[in-house]
Amino acid sequence: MNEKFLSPYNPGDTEKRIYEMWEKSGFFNPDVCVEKGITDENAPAFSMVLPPPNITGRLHLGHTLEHSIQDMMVRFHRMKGFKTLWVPGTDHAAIATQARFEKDLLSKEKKSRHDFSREEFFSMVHAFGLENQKDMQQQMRLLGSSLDWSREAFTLDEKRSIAVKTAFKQMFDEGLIYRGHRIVNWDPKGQTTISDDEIVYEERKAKLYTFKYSKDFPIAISTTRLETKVGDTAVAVHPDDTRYQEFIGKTFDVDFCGEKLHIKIIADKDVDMEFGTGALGVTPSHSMIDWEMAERHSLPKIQVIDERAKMLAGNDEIKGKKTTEAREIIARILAEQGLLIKEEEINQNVSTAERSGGIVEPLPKLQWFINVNKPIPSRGNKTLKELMRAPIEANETIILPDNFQKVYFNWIENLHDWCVSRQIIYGHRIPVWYKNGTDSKIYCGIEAPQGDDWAQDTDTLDTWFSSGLWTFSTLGWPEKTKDLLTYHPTSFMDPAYEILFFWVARMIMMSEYFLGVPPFKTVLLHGIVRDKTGKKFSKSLKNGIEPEEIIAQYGTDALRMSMVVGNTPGSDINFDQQKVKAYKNFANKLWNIARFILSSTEGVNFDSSFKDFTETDQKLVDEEKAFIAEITKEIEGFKFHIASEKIYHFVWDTVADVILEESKKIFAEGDEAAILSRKQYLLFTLENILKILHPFMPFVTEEIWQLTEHETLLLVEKWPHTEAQK
RNA sequence: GGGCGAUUAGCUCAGUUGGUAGAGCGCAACAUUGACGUUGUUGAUGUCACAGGUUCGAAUCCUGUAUCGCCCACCA
Repeated sequence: MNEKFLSPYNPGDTEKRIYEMWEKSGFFNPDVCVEKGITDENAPAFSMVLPPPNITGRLHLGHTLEHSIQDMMVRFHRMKGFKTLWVPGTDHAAIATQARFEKDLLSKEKKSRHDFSREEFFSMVHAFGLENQKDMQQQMRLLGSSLDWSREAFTLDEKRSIAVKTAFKQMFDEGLIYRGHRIVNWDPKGQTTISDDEIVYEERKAKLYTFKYSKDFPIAISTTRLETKVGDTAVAVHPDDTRYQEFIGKTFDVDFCGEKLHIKIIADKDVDMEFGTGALGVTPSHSMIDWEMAERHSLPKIQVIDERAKMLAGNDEIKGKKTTEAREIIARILAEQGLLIKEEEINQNVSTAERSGGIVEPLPKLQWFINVNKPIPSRGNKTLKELMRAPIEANETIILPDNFQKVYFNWIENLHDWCVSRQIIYGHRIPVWYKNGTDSKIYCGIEAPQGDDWAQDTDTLDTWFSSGLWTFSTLGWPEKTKDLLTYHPTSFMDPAYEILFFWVARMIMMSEYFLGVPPFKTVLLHGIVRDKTGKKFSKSLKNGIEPEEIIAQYGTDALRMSMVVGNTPGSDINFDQQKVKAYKNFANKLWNIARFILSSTEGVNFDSSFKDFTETDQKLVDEEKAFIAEITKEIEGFKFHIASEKIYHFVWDTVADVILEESKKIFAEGDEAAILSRKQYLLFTLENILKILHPFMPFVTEEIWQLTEHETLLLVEKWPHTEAQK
């Protein structure tokens, strides 16, 4: 027996060495497995692509959960004989990375993006991101993830860039991508549009003003945003509101803070009769709802606020002021003129930009959109919305836990056209060129058009555009590569439920549209890793824990087990070091089980064809096979939290506490045949528990495997047979 | 306002088709120099939120109530 067993298991000494051994073997790459005869060439494929982490920073505990589950699946299927591929990668994360970089730039060098040329700024952000990327690649190795590094991808590398441009062009040519002057969420702080999904609402106190535009105006209205009222073109009331019937359809001219407004009284059922005076001042250019009303009633749309949230209209005092300042000026003017009727405090949900924290200003702008409601001839006249529903409805893609299917459909119901252009620098630039810098002639293509007078669109694409292509752009699309044919649709995807809409939905949209198949067969959503008391990890709370700290203290195997056991899919998990510690003890328990079995069977070799078991031992063999069949089924049914817990109890409560204890007695008192039978049984059991634990605790199991003088790697051993008799 | 969940031991949570309540941690007592003290044995603690219903039988299925949480939309 190896002397190593005389001291407790030390993950720190082991894990790095083991990972290097695996990586060197090349077996993370399914092609090598086939080449070396480990995997049958015609074996079914099992494929996954890693949800690419953002290169904004480093991996956190949430990522370790993701990796634990995914690597478990990959190792399980590799051992089951599948042609198994797990593609690694990272996400450039456009706005998130740029915002993070700009924040540092401002605090460290007191500079902004405007101090650099576009090219300079891009390469600075890129360099920052690539540093993080390098860190994360090492972190993934630390987690033991058996990723095929030879296929590593990045959402902004050259191959993915071609995929993005190809995708954009195809959607453009089919009229699914259009440019439109529409109201969008403008972030005045970040100076870019953002999607609906990038908005976070914050509850704040606000003043609700009730006032009249002028003395002669018949209806009082209420608003929190007085400054926008210089852009009003209508007052809307509910069609059934008896108070205002006589005014509907009439137009009034008023002088309001230096602007001559023509206010039409319209009836619209979106107006809430109960709120304020029951009448709503319609500001088409600066409110989503008002814009829609203006469309319905063909109202003029006047922009009165600019991209820096400053006033474009109003009297001399108002024009050029910030919106918040203008609001107070107008309140004062109204009070002076006796037009201000009421001022009250209310709670209001303010839209803020997730990344910059700026207050979102709805503005009409020329942007690029993806039409989700347009029938697509090449797809049987289905719309993108319908394509997103299709694979779920047809059970070609299973979302687990299944209550998230309802959430998914509910989201699609409310989906609007997707604004994909961003006014930031870090990202995929929109592959559209304008002749002579005007819109009169435009060109969309993979390469720039011939001639000098073409200027490329300065906007970049929403980061989710490139990540939407991820399952197939990583496999070589738009080329029809062997990988694409072999591994797509992918088998399994394991993202956090937080990105069901952002990402999962977009991947389904893109894959269904471009390939006519779903991106994956099963998507298992996991929850958020929170701190011990259930709070979200955040910088402001300073409750963050580095995965490295935990790994240094307890080992990767222990961390992985703690992430999997008892963690029900879709529900959040509170991270408690006590639990990690318990699995560190478990790794050591396993270590000592191996030590006992090896020391008490010295001189006996494991014989897989051994038949002369005693009746007792044969029963144990049968029970063990039944147990393995059971947990295999649990894993195949995505019940990892149950499978891992059962294995834990089998190893500790059954093998260690019962079987080993009984064995001591047999070795002391039994006859020769019984002793030999028991020794064979113990070796049989050791092999089995190492194998079934390997997907969950890869390092300690591989280390023991190596110390038992195997020539092979446990990594590519076959999962124990459960049907066929050994 | 729309949607989705949760409520089980002191704490954190499991409980797959309905069949006498489970784990980890914690707690108590005892044991032990030979696989492991990162141990073993034994033990205590639950009206499974509440109220009805279905059933021979409900933590589990149905209805309602309460409390908590999350997502989406959003009050001008």
